[in-house]
Amino acid sequence: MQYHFNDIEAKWQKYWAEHQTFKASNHSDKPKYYVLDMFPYPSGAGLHVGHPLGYIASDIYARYKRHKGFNVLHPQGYDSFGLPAEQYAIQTGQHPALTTEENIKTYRRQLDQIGFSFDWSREVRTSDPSYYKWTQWIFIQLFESWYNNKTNKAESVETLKSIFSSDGNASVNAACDNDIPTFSASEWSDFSSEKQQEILLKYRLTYLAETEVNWCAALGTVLANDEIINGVSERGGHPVVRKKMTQWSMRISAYAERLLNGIDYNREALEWTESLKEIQRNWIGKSVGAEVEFRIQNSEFRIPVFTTRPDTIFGVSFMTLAPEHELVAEITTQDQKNEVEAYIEATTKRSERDRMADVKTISGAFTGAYAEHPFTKEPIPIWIGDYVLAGYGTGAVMSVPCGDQRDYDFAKHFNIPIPNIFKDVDISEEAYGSKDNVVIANSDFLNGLDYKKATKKAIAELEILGQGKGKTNYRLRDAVFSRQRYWGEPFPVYYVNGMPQMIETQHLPITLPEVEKYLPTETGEPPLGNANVWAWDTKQCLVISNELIDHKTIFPLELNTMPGWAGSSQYFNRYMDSHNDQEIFSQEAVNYWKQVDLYIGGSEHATGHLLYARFWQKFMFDLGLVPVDEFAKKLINQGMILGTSAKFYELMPRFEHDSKVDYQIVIVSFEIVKKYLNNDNEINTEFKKKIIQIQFDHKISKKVGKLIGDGKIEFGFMDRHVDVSFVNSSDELDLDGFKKWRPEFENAKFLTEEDGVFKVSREVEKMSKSKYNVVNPDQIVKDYGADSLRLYEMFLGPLEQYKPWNTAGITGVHGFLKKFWKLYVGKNGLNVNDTKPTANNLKTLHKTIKKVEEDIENFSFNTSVSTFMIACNELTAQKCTSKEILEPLLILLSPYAPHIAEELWRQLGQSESISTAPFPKYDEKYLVESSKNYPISFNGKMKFTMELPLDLSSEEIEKAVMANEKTQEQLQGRTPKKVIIVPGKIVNIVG
RNA sequence: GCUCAAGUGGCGGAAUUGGUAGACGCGCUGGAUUCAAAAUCCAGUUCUUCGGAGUGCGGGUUCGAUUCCCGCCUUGAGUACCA
Repeated sequence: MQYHFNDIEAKWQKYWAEHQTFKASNHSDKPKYYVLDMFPYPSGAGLHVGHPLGYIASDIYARYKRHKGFNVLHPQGYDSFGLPAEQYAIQTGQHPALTTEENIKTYRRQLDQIGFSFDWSREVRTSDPSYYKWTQWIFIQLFESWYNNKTNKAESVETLKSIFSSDGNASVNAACDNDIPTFSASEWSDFSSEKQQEILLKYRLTYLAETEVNWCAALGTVLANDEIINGVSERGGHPVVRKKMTQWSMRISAYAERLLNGIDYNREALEWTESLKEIQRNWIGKSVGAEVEFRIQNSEFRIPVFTTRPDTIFGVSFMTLAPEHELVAEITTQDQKNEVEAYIEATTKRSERDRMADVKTISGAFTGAYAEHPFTKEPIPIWIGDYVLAGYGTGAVMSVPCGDQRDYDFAKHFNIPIPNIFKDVDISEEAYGSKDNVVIANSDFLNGLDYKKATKKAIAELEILGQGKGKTNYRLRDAVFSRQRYWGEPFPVYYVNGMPQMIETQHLPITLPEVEKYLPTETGEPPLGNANVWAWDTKQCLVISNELIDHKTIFPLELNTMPGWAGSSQYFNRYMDSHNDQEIFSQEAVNYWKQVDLYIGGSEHATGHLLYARFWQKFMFDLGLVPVDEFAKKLINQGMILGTSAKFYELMPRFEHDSKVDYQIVIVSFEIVKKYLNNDNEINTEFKKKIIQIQFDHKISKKVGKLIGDGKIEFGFMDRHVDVSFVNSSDELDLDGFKKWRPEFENAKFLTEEDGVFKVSREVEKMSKSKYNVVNPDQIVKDYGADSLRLYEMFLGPLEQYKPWNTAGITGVHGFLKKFWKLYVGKNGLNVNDTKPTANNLKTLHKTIKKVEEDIENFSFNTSVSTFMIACNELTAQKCTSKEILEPLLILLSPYAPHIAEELWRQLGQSESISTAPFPKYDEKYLVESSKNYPISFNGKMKFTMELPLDLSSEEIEKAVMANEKTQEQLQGRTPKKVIIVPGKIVNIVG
């Protein structure tokens, strides 16, 4: 019987689905284990071979844990709201609900054929109202909460109100906006309802505020900081500008310290890779220093600055404000007004990207105003400059040119004095920015102190003056939560007199309304503005027609939707009890599953999803909803599988005069490109002549040939992607296929070497449709089977590493599966019987058990594939037919190649699925050898090996080795200085 | 610039309480089988001037270093006027 993998795989996939083999129960005597994948965006392109890598790894671990006797939860779902899903819908001109549904079908089919052990009964979709009901619910919980810095947790806004009514806000220490005036209890009760709401909004964990946001006109929406890379949008690479807009924000900054503590002080709670922790650490960006308040001369205004170097306060020679700083207009003198306004005008025009691009250009303007040094009372000129960011610290800095290179450059540029406050340090060329080896000088009471002592002393003196205090600043900004898009969760919010009101939770979900035009707009009007039925009736508690809005009982609803990360910040808990329509999840379920034990996904989510999810989890922990404040105990980042792109080279003319000149298209083999391109990437003259000839030969382009000859046209090579399916393993291009694919090159001249072989160049890069290097798993499954695909993806290399895909190599693991099948099934049926296993059989089995178990525990899935191959080869060579060996071997293979394992398991007469069979235990006694080939080396160089019993003592080994005639031959009568013996390992004779 | 990770055959990679470097697979070479091909099986495959040399480069510790230490180089990732 042959190994018919397609039949076997279809058979068992059907069986597992019908028998709900992998359905997890919330009640079990077994210990629990929760294995989770980052759920996919169901994009239109479907899966490529890179996508399942993490899913295969988690599936191996989940199946292994079942064999080990755990009650395993291994769910899957779809992150179906958000920008990618909507962009695809826009591109294809269909409604996102339809494309999403179709894409999910494709994904499900592709996932099913790989044989994952998902519990699909718990599936969630973030775009499903029964799911986003709870996303809206959490939003309301955040709105009804504030962060109490005294208790260091989120508390109900009700407690805040009662504090205000009894004591006012002076005693409150909250994470909140910094523009809140102090008020007493009686003032609070005298405030109007609107005023009270306005103040409370500044304390809430999700709040509405006018802030500087990242506006992306091309996507028609605002973006959070983590959605911007190098000044352009992560999705599509569109330009992003700063803009003031009224938006919902999440007060994640309140949790900055706890998010950091989770990384650094509670290492056991968060078994994440150091590099990922590092990314989050940098993103949170804690810096410890002081806030110093500067008085403005002849004015009531005071400007606070944040500094990490209060020890250098006597080195201040000027102050710099961000151009957007709110006091700029107030303090600028009449004389300087024009200059300052012109400068502000010029800086706001520049996009974020331009600003980042020329960091080196120094620009600024003098406001004409002076601040007063807190200690010396000397006047300090106040400048504005765009090297100071409005969004960090207080948007103002005390400039110490001798200790900070940027201040130094600014001072040099504008001829501002650079006082030196460091003892014996030369600052004539550059600033001295180091905190080490400094002694402060010319600084009154700080003279002679080092950085640490001076910092402490400076803060103490500032506190006495009442002009400063120690302060910690975080780079982490509050996260903008509104998107001017259609395909997202609607906010459960309506507006009364401009103040946001929450819809009561029993009326959730507020479902996404139908709109005719769901396209985003460049001006930022949300598409929900087009909805006809989008008003809240407070009496009937219903969403009704906009025409009925009367601002008495019927009010307008929020038009923005939530960002992509809203739905992914709590889904891992929802899986625990995904059908519950009374609660987000029952306490019973969450106290059983607690948290994700193993989470697998890409590291690109380090500053987005993985940070926001930790934030929500901590918030839910404060509310007493979850028992653990970190949602994922162990996290593994699978590396990306890269594609091997192929490129061809087109000769591109660079016309100087007449751009409409017709010419012969020339496509050049990579061999020729290499040959005729000089070091400066220019085509050499020999090749140029060839091109002229080609153009002359072609009747329509004689003119071009002449122009090249006259030096009026230059040519260069342009590399372009070609679909990898037209290229063979020797990098040769199939020209007929290529011409059919790209008809515009039908009449092109293909220039090759004499052999006529057209070669392409290769490049390893991210798999993507636009690079034509995508490999589809469907074809692989069809040709080699899911088990081969699973084994090969693991065999490619370490899970966490980036690695290129190469389909050719799959024959190796596929060949192994065929051999493995042959070990069990011969031409005349089953090869397995009740023969007693030999010592060698047992040795092979037990060392395989040991290795595979260790590999899985260490996530070294690549090496255990090799282990299986070795075991298979050994047992084949041993002609092993013993059931006692071959049956447990199937359980070892089952997590990796579940279909073939299940099939052979049943053929051996088992009636139950292999998936719950207990993992075999290895016995050391079969692994112990009685003798070993000792390498005998002289001065560290291996000379020969010698077989010795393993139970010999060091002295006995030495005796035996010295008596050996080969040893004597090497020694040539000399006596060795020393003999080093490591029992069981090596003998080294030194002398 | 700063932070982190990594550099081993033609390729993917294996080996670390310091102990025979190159497991396993791809590719390649030769052979068997076949009318032929595919498939399958067997043998070989780090380089070499056959003395040796060899885990990015240069040092160090050690009887012994891919593994530990110091200094460089290269690549990748994160971040970027963060005061």
